[in-house]
Amino acid sequence: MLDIRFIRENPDQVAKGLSAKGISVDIQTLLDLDLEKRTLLKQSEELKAKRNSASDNIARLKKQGHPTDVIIAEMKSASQKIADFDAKVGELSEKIEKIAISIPNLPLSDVPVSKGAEGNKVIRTWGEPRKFGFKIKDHLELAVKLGLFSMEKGSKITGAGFPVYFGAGAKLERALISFMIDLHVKKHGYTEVWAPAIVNRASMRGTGQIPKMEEDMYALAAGESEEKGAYFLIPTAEVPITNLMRDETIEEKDLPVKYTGYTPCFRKEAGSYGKDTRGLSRVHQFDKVEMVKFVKPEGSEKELESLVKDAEDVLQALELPYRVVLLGSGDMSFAAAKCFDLEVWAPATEKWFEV
RNA sequence: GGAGAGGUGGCAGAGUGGUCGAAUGCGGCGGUCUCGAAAACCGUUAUCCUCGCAAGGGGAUCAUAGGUUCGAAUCCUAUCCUCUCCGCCA
Repeated sequence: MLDIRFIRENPDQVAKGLSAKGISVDIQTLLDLDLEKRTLLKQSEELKAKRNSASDNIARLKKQGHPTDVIIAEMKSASQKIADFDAKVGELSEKIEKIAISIPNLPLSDVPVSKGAEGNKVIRTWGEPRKFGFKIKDHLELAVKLGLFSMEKGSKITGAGFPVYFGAGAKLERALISFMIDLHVKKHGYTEVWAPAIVNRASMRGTGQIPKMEEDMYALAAGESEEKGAYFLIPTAEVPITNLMRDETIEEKDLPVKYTGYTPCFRKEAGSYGKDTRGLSRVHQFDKVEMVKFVKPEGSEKELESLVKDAEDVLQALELPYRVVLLGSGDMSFAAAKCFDLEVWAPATEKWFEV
């Protein structure tokens, strides 16, 4: 969530960013509520200042054996007024929070402004797409033939979109996870994290999945008699790993903090049926090795670029032709200020495929 | 699931209704001493919000949320978390 102070001081910049992301939020109402809240807060605090000094007085007078009835009666009514003020302030805070949480991160200035994916820009390409002198099988056909994984078995034990890997397929999945983590740890200096795949609501808000993506996540109850929505299956390791630092201050000398970690990822993918759903293209549970860096704001863009390079290293080592795409503002996620996608050439479909 | 103990500043740890944002120690920072360092000594050292150009003022914060009270770290209620023991454990 953006700092309300930042919004207060840079309303035009926020409005501009919002429109670039194609999201509309009533900033003026937000600012009005914020001003109203601060005005009331000031009045409440003035009363509290009076009450605090009166309290000291009462203590002193009592010690000296003087009567305190009058001043206590006065303070009683002052306390009632304070309670009224604070109740109003509380209401306003809730309204403000509700609006503020729906404001996405703002795109950086070098992000192309676009409505959707049409603004995406290919930055660079690596490797040569392989040519085959015969009609090639796609990954699903290959997998079936080689017994690498089964969608049917997954449907049976869970439901559609939950692949089960067997033999070399299972080993490949496990090996890729180890390979990526080891590469990031040994070569790129990340610290390995093994985190829970279930997180609480505060974490989902922390990385901005809530409110916008709540419908796309698997919600769980925290206890037997509890309601669903206290816990969630994570859609990406970004959630647990980034939230490790939520509400904390990191010493500047400790920066950058670099984490990499594997987790399973769970996504309902509601409403996306029929679109690139063949085989493993879009499933409800998949495995991912994530990279997260906590860095100083000043060097943030450079750090992002080096992170992208670290990720590219994986594809290069695997000799997979890929391209780096800078997303346009309209195609970026809620929490992103700038985003690069890595897309691998998929020979069977002859398309670039986001990995 | 049951029983108990506990959650206070960067850390350890006092504080059980009133000048308590909080003793003391450690750590950090500055200084004295020293060629330099250590030791010793002296001083200093929480965060957030808000008003202010600033100096500075005010408010909030002792796990969290409520409550009692003129006044709460301190009393009451609920919740969360940590630790110890017992039980259960596909």
